[in-house]
Amino acid sequence: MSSFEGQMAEYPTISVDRFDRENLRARAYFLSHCHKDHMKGLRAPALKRRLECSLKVYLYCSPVTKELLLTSPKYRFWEKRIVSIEIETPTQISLVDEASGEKEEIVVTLLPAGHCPGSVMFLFQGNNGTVLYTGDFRLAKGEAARMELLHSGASVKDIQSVYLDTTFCHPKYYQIPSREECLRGILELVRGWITRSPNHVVWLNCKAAYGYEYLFTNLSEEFGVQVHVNKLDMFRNMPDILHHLTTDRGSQIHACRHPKAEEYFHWNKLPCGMISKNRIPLHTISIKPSTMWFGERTRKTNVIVRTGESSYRACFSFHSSYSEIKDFLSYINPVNVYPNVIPMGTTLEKVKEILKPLCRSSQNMEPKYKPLGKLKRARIIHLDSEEDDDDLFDDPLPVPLRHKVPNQQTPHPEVLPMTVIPQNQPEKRTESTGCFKADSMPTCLWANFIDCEESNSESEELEITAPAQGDTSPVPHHEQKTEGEVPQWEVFFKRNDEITDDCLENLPSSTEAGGSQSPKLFSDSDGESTHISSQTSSQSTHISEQGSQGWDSQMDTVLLSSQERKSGDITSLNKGGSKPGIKENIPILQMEQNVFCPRDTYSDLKSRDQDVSTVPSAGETTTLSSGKHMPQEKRPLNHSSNTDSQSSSDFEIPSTPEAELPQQEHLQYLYKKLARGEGIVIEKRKSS
DNA sequence: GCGATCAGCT
DNA sequence: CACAGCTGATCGC
Repeated sequence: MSSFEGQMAEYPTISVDRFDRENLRARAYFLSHCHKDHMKGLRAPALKRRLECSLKVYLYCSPVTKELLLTSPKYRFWEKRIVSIEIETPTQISLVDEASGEKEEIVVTLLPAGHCPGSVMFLFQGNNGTVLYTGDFRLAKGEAARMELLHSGASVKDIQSVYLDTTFCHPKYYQIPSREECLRGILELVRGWITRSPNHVVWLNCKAAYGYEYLFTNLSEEFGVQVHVNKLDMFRNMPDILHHLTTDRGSQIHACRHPKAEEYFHWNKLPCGMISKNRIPLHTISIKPSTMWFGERTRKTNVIVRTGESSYRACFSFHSSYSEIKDFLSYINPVNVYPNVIPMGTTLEKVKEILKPLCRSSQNMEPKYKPLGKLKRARIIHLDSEEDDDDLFDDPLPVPLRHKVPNQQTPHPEVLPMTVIPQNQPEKRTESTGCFKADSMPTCLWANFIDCEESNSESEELEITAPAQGDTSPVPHHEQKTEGEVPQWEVFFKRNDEITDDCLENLPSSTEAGGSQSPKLFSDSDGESTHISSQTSSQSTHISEQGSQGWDSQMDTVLLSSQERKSGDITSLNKGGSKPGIKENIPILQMEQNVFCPRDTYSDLKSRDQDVSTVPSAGETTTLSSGKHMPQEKRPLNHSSNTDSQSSSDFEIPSTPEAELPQQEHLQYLYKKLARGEGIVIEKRKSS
C-alpha cells in the first residue's frame, strides 16, 4: 500500500496520487491509476470545495484511468476537470499559482506501468530536473530499456529522483514468475477442467480491483468463453476488454463476486447464485490469484498450487519483484530514490539500504571494461553488503552499457511533437487498456517456473547478453506485437526439453478425470522437498504442503541486515570521490536531455547547485548532435581521472606515427561497442 | 447522516 | 503468502 504523501521534493506544487492535507494546495493533480490507496482524498469535500474556487486546477491521468474513474458516480464531479493525456506523449503543463499569478512550466510524459488498466508512470521534466514517479508498476526485466521516452538519443535520461513502487522490495520476494508463466499455468488449469463437460466451471476468486482484466481477456480468447462478471459498464468504451466479459451467468468461467462467495463456494454455489445448468449440478473449482514469490536459491516451482479439494491458488502479481525492481532502478540510475511503499516486516531504512547502491551517488563511477572474452560486470558495491549474492545475475551491466533496446519501427526521433494541454485524443484509448495477448509465445518459453539457480552459481559469467536481457513480458498497449522479438534471458539458460512437461504433466486433463470431481493434484513442492503430495484430500495436509512450497525464502530472509561490512572503506571512498563530480554535471545533462523545453526554460535553471554554474559547457552541449552514445558515459570520465586505472591498463595501445592516441573516452566507447558485439568502425572524430 | 479510522477478513 | 478492498464498529462533527 502506497504511503507516498503526494508531493515530490523537486516539484512540490503538484500532487500525485494523494489529494488530502498539504495536497489541497496543489496547482495540478496527477493520478497514476484507479486503485483506492492512490486516491485518498480524491472525493473529499475539502477537495471538492477547492475545485469550486480554483478553476484552473486539473487532474491529469491516462484516458483509461479517466474513464474508469468517471464510471463511479462518486467521482463524477471531476468530469469537467480531468484532462487525459495520451501514453508516451510529452505534454507541457502550466502550473499557475492563482493567488500570485506565478507560473511554472512542466513537461509530463505518461509511461505504461503494467499494473492495471490505465496505469502509468509519470516522467516530469522541468526546471528542477527530471523525476520519475512510478506509481505502482510491474515491468519485466529489460522493459525500462525499451521505453523510448526514458531515453535521450541512445542513453537513458539523466533522472534526478525516482519515486518508486517498493511493494516487493525485499530479498524474500526475489523472484516472481513472469506474467506469461502465470497466465500459462492458469490457462492449462482452466483447460483441464472446463473441457470435461459443459457443467464444469471455474470460479476466479479475484479481489475487487482492476488488474485482472488481462487474465480475463486471455482466458476468453483462448477458450472462446466470455468471463462472467458482476459489472462491466466501466469498460463500455474499451472494446478490447468488454468483448471478453459478460453478465450472462451461463458462462463456464466466472469472476463474479459476492460478500459470501467463499461460503457459497463451499456449498457448490457460484457467487452469482448459479448451482446448476439444465438441472445438472455444476462442478466447480476455484482459482485464487495470489502473489507467490521465491528466494534466490529456490530452484523451481509451480505457478499453481492446490489448496483444497477443488481450490487452487494461481500465481499472479501486479507488482514487480525484488529483482525486477533492482533491474529497473539500476537501469534508470537516478541520483535519488524514494520508496513509495514500506513492505510488511521491513523499514524505510532497510529499503533505502537496498536501493541506494543502485543510485548514482553511491556508486563507483568508473566502470571496468576488459576486452571481449574477459568481460565481466563491474560489481556495484553495496553500502551494507547486505545480500552479497543478490546481484550475481540480476544486476545490470555497468552503467555505460545501458543502451536502449531499439523499438522495432521507431528509430529515435530527436524531438517528439509536444502536446500542449488541454488536448484530447480519445481515439487511441482502447489500446491502453492493459490487456495483452499471450498466445504467440513458443511453448518452450512458457516455463512454469524460473530457475534462478543456473545463473546463480559462483562461477564467473560471461555477460554479453547486453541490454536485452530479461523476459519479455509484454507491456500492455504498445508492445503487444513486440514480444518474442527481444532475446530472452531464459533462452540462454534453460533446458529446452523438460520444462513444458514438467509444468504441465500434472494439470488436470480429461483423460485423467477419475471419479473425483477435482482435477488431479499437481501442485508440488520445489525439487528439494520430499513433500510432493499425492491425491490426498486432507485439507490440512495441502495447506501445510503449501507452507513448504516455494516460500522457503522466508527462512533465509530473516533479517540479513548486518553482515560484515568488509567493503566499508571502499564504499566511503567512492562516496566521497564521486559526489562533487556528479553535482557538476547535472546542469549539462539536463540541458542535453530537455529537448522538449524551450531554451529559456533551462537557461534559467534554478539549480540547487548554484556553485556549478561555471561548468564548461561549450564542448558538452554538442553531444546531442555529435553522437548518441555519450552523454551518460561521459559523466564518470570527467572526474574520476585515473585513480581507478585498470579500465585501460589491460589494453595498451602502442602508438604509431600517424595514429593519434585514443582518448580514454573514446576507448571507453570502443569497449562498449565490443561488449555489445558490434563491429568497430573507426571513424574520424571531430577534434575538440 | 457523513467521514475518518481501525479491526477483521478475505 | 498479504494484490486491494469491503464491512462493521466507534468516534466526532
